[in-house]
Amino acid sequence: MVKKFIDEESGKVVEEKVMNAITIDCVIFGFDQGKLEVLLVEHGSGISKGKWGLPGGWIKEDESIDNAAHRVLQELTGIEDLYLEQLKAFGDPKRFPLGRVITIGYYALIKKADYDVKAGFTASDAKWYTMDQVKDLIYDHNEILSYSLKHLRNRVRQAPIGFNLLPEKFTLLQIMQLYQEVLNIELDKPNFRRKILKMKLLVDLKEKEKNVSHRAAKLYKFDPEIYKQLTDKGFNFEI
Amino acid sequence: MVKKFIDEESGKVVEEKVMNAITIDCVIFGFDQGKLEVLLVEHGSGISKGKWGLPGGWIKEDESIDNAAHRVLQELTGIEDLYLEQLKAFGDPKRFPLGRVITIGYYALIKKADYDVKAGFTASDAKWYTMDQVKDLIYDHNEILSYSLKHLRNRVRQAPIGFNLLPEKFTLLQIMQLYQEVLNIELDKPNFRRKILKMKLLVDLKEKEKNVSHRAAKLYKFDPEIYKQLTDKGFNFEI
DNA sequence: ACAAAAGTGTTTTGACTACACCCATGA
DNA sequence: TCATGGGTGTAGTCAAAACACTTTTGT
Repeated sequence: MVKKFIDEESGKVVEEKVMNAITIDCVIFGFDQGKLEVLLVEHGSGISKGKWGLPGGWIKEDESIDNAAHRVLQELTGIEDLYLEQLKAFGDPKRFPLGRVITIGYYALIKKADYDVKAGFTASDAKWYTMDQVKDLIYDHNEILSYSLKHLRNRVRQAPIGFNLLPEKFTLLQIMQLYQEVLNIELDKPNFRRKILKMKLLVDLKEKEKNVSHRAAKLYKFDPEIYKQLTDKGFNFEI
Repeated sequence: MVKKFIDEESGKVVEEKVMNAITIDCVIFGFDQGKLEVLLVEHGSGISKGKWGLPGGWIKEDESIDNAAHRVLQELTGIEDLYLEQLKAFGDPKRFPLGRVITIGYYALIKKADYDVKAGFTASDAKWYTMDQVKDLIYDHNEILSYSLKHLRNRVRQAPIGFNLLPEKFTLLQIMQLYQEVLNIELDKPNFRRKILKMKLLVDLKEKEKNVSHRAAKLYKFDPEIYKQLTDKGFNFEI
């Protein structure tokens, strides 16, 4: 199958061979004001015109699946550096109404705060939704989304990947709210503080919040060394 | 693409449409005499003749991916009832030398003891290998295998799925050896016993081992209710 | 002063560890 | 009677839970 692409260098439309009957779809998670959000796109043509769904695309003949996912995300958000992981393949014979198409699901975690400042997002028909705003999506995208949320909930308790949703500098409360939102639980502040600090993952930036109408909290960032260590061998966040 | 299949009812060869450029490959784990094993098949034709690899096959146009995996396993082992889970898709452009083929990896856990008694396995060129006997496999099958082992190690600590490798009736030591082998760790017997019994997952069968040259151990089976409960909501087996 | 969130301290409970020890059975 | 694994008991340690409390800052 031959599809048209926009070349990043020249901006021209080029034609490339892509794989037939296989696509990728990405769940892009963001975190803003204590709420977990997902980035959806509006379908502008075809039988699903006007409905919303996950961003996705085709896999080129000569690129890996991971690369295809990275490319799609880069084209949509302009962000190069994000956390991206394959979920699994979704292949119900009836999932796509116009023929047999298997899709490979991915999910990404982005620092929304960072992204907002930068360029990105020329696609006017892309929009952030909080999880409870998400209604009926195209094809099996609701299934992919709910699977990815389930997966995120598991992963977040085994590796410190959730922190990829936070800005570079953050407070302890922000982390706690993140965990509360993602896992849909209530946490005890004192105990949470102690637990997270004991992991040695956080570096005290010797800075404080500004312009808050309460005692300013210390700002932290991650120690990339410890982060890598904990991500590799896993940590136990049985909060 | 059209491929030949053997119809299960009539035994005749039928032709069916299958998906192009997508296959499935299955890692089948067994457990025997304290050792984790994997079932491999010898490739009898083509450029990989004589080499060993994971059992796999094509996906029919009208079947789900999970079904394809079940079918392949059923054809090979004769076992209907096994634990089967998708791993992920493997899609390096160069993974298959004769063209671009994406494969979807699965892993299965079977009760080898049960299987040995039953029929199954007409394929003469299928053989069990312990993990350290596995050498150079075709394509990227070593990668799929090592990924599945890593995945199994994670899963086994979060849900009681490892028990699918054990026979219907088993002793506490067998479970312990299973965990020791899969996770490659040493465990303390008294502590392990208490921990596993406290989970209430095991049912005392009021039976004992026979013909062992030491004190006979109690036999247990699983409580399917608790098993389901623990599998769904996860358990913490941070042994 | 008050609201709001930051941050500390303390008690209790219960799990996990390490290791000593006794029991049953076939060779 | 010895080897082998089955099975129980216990003291010490450490983490988690629950919750009372003090501190800082803007309005």
